[in-house]
Parts: sequence; C-alpha cells; structure tokens
Amino acid sequence: MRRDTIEHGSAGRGASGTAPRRVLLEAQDRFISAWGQMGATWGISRTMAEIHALLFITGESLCTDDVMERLHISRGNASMSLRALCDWGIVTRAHRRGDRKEYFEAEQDAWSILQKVVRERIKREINPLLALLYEIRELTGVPGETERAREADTAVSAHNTRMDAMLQLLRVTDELGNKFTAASGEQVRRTADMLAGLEDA
Amino acid sequence: MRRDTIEHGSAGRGASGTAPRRVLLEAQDRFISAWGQMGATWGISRTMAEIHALLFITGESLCTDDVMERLHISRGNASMSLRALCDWGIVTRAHRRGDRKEYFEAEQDAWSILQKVVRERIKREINPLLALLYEIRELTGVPGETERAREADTAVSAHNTRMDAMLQLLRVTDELGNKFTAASGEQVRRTADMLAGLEDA
DNA sequence: CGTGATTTTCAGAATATTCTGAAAGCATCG
DNA sequence: CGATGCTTTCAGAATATTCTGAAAATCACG
Repeated sequence: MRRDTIEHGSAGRGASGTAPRRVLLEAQDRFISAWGQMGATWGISRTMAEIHALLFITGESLCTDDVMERLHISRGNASMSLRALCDWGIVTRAHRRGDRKEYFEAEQDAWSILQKVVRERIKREINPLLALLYEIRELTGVPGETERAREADTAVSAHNTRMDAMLQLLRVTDELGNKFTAASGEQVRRTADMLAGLEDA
Repeated sequence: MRRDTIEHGSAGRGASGTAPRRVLLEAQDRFISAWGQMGATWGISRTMAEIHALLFITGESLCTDDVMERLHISRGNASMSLRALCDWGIVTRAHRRGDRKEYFEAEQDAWSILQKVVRERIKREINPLLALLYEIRELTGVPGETERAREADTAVSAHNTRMDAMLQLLRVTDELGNKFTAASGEQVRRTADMLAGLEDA
C-alpha cells in the first residue's frame, strides 16, 4: 500500500506555521503511522486505526472532510471507517451549533479506549468462539457425565482432555476480560499506577 | 476463500471407520475451522492457525504430507506455515528413527501456548511500537525536563499529556505480559484455577 | 414539498495477502 | 559421486481486503 509522508515544512511559502507547530504536526503524523501499523498487525484495518489515531492525538473534533484531507482518503472510506469506530464505541459523533456537518471526536482516556476495545473483541470474537467450542465438545460426550463407552476410547478421552483445557483457558480469559472492562476509571487508574511502579523495581 | 467441509462419513464404502472415530474426525475438523477463524480475526493467517489446530487437537506428530492431505493445501504453503509455527515456538520438529521425513508436533499445554504467543507478540509488536512512541514523544520535549518555552504552548503540552498516557498504557501492558510469560506452569495453573473458580461465584 | 448541504452506500478498481507448483537445495544412502 | 527422498524457495496465480467515486439517500430549513 502506498503511504506517503506529508511534508509539514516551510517548503514553498514562509508563512506555513511556527517551528513548534511544524514539530507538532510531524509528531502527530508519526503517531498516526505507528498506530496504523499496530492496528494492521492486530487485525484492524490500517485506515481505521489511523483515523482513530488522528482524532485521539489531535484531541479535536473533526469533520469528514478534515479527516479526508489530512489522511488523503476518499469520502466513502472515511465515512465507513468513522462509522465502524463509532460502533466500537471509541469515537463519538458531535455537532456544532449553526453547522450542519457532523463532527467526530475520540475518547480521550487511553485506558478507557482499551477497555472498550477489549469489551468489543470479547463480545464479537471470544464469546462466539466459546459457544462453538462448547458445541464441538459435546459431540464427544457431555463433560459432566462419565460415559463408560466413550471413556474406554483412549483417543476420544484424550481429545476431550485437550478440548477441556482449551475451554478453560478461554473461559478464564473471557472472565478476566469482563473484570477488566467492568472496572471503573478509578480502579483502573490505581491498578495501572501500581503496576507501573512495580516495573521500576 | 473456499472452505469445503470434509466428509468423514460412511459415504461410499462401509469400512470407513467406527462411529466414535467418525465423530472424532468431525469434532477435529470443526475445531480446526473454529481455530482458523479465530486466528484470521487476530491477524494470523488462517492456514497457519488451522495447521496449529490440527497438530494440537490430534496430539499426534504429523509430517508435511499428513498436513497437506488433511487440510488440502500445497506443499509450499504447508512448509512455510510449519516453519512459521516453529518460529513462534508453539510447534516443534520431531524425527522418527528409520524415517527420513520430518514430523511436527504442537505444544500440548494450552496455557503454555498462550504464554508463548503473548511473549512473541510483545517482542515483535509491542516493543517496537513502544520504541517508536518514545522517539515521537521526544520530538516535543524530553519528559523529565520542564521546558519553559514548550510548557507555555498549550497545544504541545496537551499533546504530551496524551502521548504520556498512551506510553504508560503500553508500558503497563508490556510489563504485565512479561510477568505472565515469565510465570511457571505451576503458577499459571494455580492462578487459572483460582480465576476459574471466581467466575462461578 | 423543494432545494441544497451532507452522509451513506456499493459496484468496480486498486491493492495486499495468501497459495500453488515446479525448480532448486540438501542431506543421506548405496 | 550419483541417485533418491525430502524440504525450501519464490515467481506468478488466486483470492481476499480495502478503497474510490459517483449515485442514491437523508436531512434541515424555508
């Protein structure tokens, strides 16, 4: 994919912003790239991650055209990606009085972003997987019952052991995720500070 | 992508296996599909995840041809994917005396698989991202120093606050991941059992 | 309603990823 | 060595994903 770096410089005209401003724009661009890259490796479309990065790092509410211009993407792409970000709950729609346009802003609390992403991924990916695995597990005997006939079959019983181990792992992961996403901002903040402290020790 | 379900049935000939065996094969196939699907949504190629699922759920050591046949994939694909799984540390090469072929087997402990995947993803994805973000953070002032000129600039200082929040989140995540991947099997098992218990409460 | 501004949708184009198969590489054995 | 059996590599094909742009839908307001 083509990814051109934007020149926020003095190229051309002299009045293109003060030095701190140029540095800020450059830092934003690099943040956007880094975030986009990360999104891509975790199964989120790069553009979606970039739009999110843009809204987060500028902290402003931007309209579709702002996003299109800054990221060089089409209207359709911007529209669809923004909607998806809203569905994930990490971007919200906003309006300005006397302006028909719709503006978007990103959740500004980093931990809250993570909570929302985790919540959504559990709901969309872990839970359906768990349901499937339970279904598959039952093909080879109900876990509770001790089925004589099947317990005798070494292959089946080994299979069941493996399935049960995987199910436990997913259940625990699911539960841990639920605990985390249910935590209040205060709880998360205190825990994070504690863990951040540990790391220096 | 085309994904055909394999018929492990009595179709055609009568001697195609006992009933438990057919059920086992069906359960394996469905596990493989589910696992492949999950891999795909988490940024791992579907085939790689499927091969891993196959090796895990059968518990056997299989050679390249076994994998090719069961999953209907080409030799090249099988070879590359198996190598990648070995690089991730969740599949190991094995040999049988009097046989030149190479066999592969999957780590059988589910928690250990997760530990290895987490370790690798931290190393490959979180750490480089952290490095990038530190670099970007320094464009707008060194965190420690109180730079008068820049502190005055509201936009820059808000930017720095956001960057610092994101950096803290990633540092804590990284550290948590390291703690988890460093835990012994015994520690993990005890913790998991504890958490599994909590969930029923 | 009618008009103009804005947003959404979606077929087809562009791009990126994954897969194949045949050729090249590498051991091991006779 | 040279043949044999197995593995790896990689260019090009197949497939999946993402993006575009223009048409259709929606909306706000007179």
